Amino acid sequence: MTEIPKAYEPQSVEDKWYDFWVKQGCFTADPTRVTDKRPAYSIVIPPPNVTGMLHMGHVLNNTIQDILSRKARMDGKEVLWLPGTDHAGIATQVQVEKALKRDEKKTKHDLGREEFLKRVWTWKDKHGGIIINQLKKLGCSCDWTRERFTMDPEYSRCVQKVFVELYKKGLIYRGKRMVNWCPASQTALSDEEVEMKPQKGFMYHFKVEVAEAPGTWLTIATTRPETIPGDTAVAVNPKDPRYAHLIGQHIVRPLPIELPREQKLIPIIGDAHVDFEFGTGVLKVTPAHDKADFEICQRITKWAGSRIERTPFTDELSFMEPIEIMNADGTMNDLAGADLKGLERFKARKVAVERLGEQGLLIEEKPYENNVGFSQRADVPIEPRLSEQWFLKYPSVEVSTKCVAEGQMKFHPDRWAKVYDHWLSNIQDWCISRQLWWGHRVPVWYPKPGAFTEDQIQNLIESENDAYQSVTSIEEGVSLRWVSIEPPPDPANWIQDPDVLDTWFSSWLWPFATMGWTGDKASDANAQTLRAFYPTTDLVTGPDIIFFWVARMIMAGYEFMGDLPFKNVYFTGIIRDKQGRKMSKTLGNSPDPLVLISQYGADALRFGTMRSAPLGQDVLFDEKDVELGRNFCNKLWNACRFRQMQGGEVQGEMDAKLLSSDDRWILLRLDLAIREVTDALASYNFATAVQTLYRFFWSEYCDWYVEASKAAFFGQDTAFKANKVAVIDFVLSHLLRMFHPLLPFITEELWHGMGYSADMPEEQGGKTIMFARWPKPLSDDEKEAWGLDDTVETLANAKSELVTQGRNLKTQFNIGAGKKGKFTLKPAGNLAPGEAEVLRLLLSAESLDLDPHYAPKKGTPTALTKLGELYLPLDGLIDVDAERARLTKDVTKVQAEIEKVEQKLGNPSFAQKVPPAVLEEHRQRLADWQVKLAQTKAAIEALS
RNA sequence: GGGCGAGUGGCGCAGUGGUUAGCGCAGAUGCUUUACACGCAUUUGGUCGGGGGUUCGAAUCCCUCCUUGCCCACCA
Repeated sequence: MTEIPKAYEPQSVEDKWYDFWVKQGCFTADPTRVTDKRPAYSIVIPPPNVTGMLHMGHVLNNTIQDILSRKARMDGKEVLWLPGTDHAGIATQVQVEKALKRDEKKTKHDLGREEFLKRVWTWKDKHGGIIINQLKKLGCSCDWTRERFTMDPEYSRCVQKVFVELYKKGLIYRGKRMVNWCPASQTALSDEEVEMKPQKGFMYHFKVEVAEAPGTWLTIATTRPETIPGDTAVAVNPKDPRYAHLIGQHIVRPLPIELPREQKLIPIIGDAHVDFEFGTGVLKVTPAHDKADFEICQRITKWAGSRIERTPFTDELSFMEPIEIMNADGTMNDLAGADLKGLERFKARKVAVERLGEQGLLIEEKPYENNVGFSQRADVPIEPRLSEQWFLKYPSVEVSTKCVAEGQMKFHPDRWAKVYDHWLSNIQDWCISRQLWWGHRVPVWYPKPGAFTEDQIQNLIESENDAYQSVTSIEEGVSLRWVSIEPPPDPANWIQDPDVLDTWFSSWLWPFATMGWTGDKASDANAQTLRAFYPTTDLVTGPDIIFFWVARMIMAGYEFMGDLPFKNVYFTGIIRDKQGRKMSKTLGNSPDPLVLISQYGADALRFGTMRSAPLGQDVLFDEKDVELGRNFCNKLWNACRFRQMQGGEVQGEMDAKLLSSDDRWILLRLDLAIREVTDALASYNFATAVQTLYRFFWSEYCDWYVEASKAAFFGQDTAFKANKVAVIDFVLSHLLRMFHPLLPFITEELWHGMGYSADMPEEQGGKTIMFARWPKPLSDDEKEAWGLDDTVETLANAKSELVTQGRNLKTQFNIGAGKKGKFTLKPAGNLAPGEAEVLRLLLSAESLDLDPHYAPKKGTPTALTKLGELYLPLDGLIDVDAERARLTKDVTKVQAEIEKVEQKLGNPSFAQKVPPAVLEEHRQRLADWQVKLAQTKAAIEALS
């Protein structure tokens, strides 16, 4: 046992033990150790962005994972917590582009694709380690020997393999669709990457003339007048009596102005989705720039095709062809007309409105708020755009839905299961291609123009090599593709698809692609890690990526592993500041965890975060919580110092004969704490576990038990003292272990400092609390041997009542908290030997006399307790009126309680219907209150 | 428009039918008590969002309304 300093200094402790753990291989998972008796426990980390910095969300998330991992190790499991990072396509590319612009005034095009990618890799090597080191500072017990990156060569192979496989299953296809286009990043986005935000703008009403009926005007409402040049029709509801008769006629599109009138005639069509309540009931249809409009055109085309003889505008189906009037960067192109051409889209809106006004067509312009889709990353409004992209029809949807609905996989809290289910039953195909450079390149090659003759193409398609894939789509103009993780044998004849895959198209493979999966059945069967640790046990993540990541991992798990990827998903809350605002860089309300760690210690940060993180609720984070965590660690430190000051070696056996009532009580409370904490952790109720530990350690152990124990240590009985130390060692060694998953550093330091490590069986190459066994509740035998029965609690309550009331008297009569005050107790029964001294100490009193025949002077302050009447004689200082007032207040309170209970008992149906135990309890309660009332009244009588 | 949460003392939260509704922070008062002032003791704050119902008994179950947060949805 080494002496420990007065205040806990985390800085000198944390790095030391982290290095120790890593050097001893404590975090390293070994699949060969997994047996029935030593089951596997695994978590894969939600990979942070490779260039990211640790923020409070990571702290919450990874502390939880660390608690789960460390607890599992203490339960004797073989634990794999697999770490790694994500290449984060757009985010990383944007960062590097920004740096390039800032430092060299260049764009990525100035460098070219190859050179630019080199720069990204350099950037990654420079910044990629930061967040990993930050996780180490937090104490995360990840198996760093298995760190993975989504762009590792093996991982990239998995991504391509999956693409090829899904392609061959017919689930991946290329097509020209309406996609969410980000004009800033100039790439397509998935639906999940679009965030709807209310935007203040204007609703414009303008009128158009019906060509067949000059003088008849229709009014159209729109928020996007700049897209008028792209209108190919106007739609009305066929049931709308105002307009139905006009279907089949035409209107004159007002823009572009310079086009001749006959080129601007567009049909009036009917579509049931037009809401005649909304706006004017007339909808402009812009199929190239609005998803709903595109769909209307598809419906109309189909309808017209099937009912050709009844369609008045059969020959005008060409009007259903979308007109693209915008460039990829969000500026207007030639088709938008001379006035708008070259203008940025919002500038074009203004100009379009001006032109309408000049023609006398603008009727109204009123402020209007509507939802606009924004690119989540670039934070600019997305543009619905027709473009050719790769799409995925989600695989294994049915089984993925079932596994959560039927409970093979559990969500915590389970309400997220509904959200998951709802999304899954409404999913659209996933746009997986991105027009970026940083990412996994689509493993598809197209023949260069003229590289092959028709016959050659035919031969290749019919050849054994199934990398040659025929293409049936006519519009593409390509009849052959090479789809494989290997480039074609004659690369000179081919061009690889320039697009890369959505980052999530790699992340969704994370649970198995990190464990040596190759997609080859024979070699996967030999992959020890995969066999031992897949499916993983728990996944800990935020509900904000339930669609992006969780749902997709489940589908990939079933599709490629034939099994679910994890058995439990714990959804954390979102970290907010103490005012409930989301943490963000712009608000500047996001504290740097590393600063907090250096100020307060990693354990303090973990404690503060977890204490305020109830199951499934958002976490309102306040730096005060971390301060509290630091105070807590210091308290723990000093509780151990107190034990050390009593001296002696670590005590083993407790002698049941020497246990005091306080010893028995603290052992019972320990037992309760073990059960509560174990249950709380098993059900992912981390805040409950922390609160229970807090209560047990601080209130019960320190504030009560340790204070009471001083009576023994100040006394002379050495055997009794030694036994007291044994109890303390027993409690502290259990306590430290229960705290370890939450507070790894300080518990390890104390485990050694206190000498408890000496009891540890040697394994894993070093003695560490990490592999100490999680405490078990006391057995019935132990409870019997130590006399832990019901009387223990009853006596403790009575003592607590006496001490609290005695302290109260001291405060009220200004005796002060120091070793002052002379009490006299008129005991109600026999007190155990030494009990009076314990009580004196807890009262911080100069003395506590026992006198069964005590006759107090009039007006002596009194506390009436189950253990007897406690008096605080005050020489000449008695204020009879004050004491009377105090006691009278008590009487009022007690009478109110008696009234309540009597009312209940007086209800005839109460006695009939209530369980006997409850009835008995109420009767007892009434009796107790009545005794108290009589005593208090007697005390008042005695005053006069 | 649909779905899911939340409303308990100044603040943050526990408490899902049965004692006098708990805890932490903040506040007040007193204490250099010999583990810890990053501490100790005492103490002030609550008709549990409103209304109705079920029950012997409701913060807790049901209905309804109000407030608030989040997610989903092509209303131009």
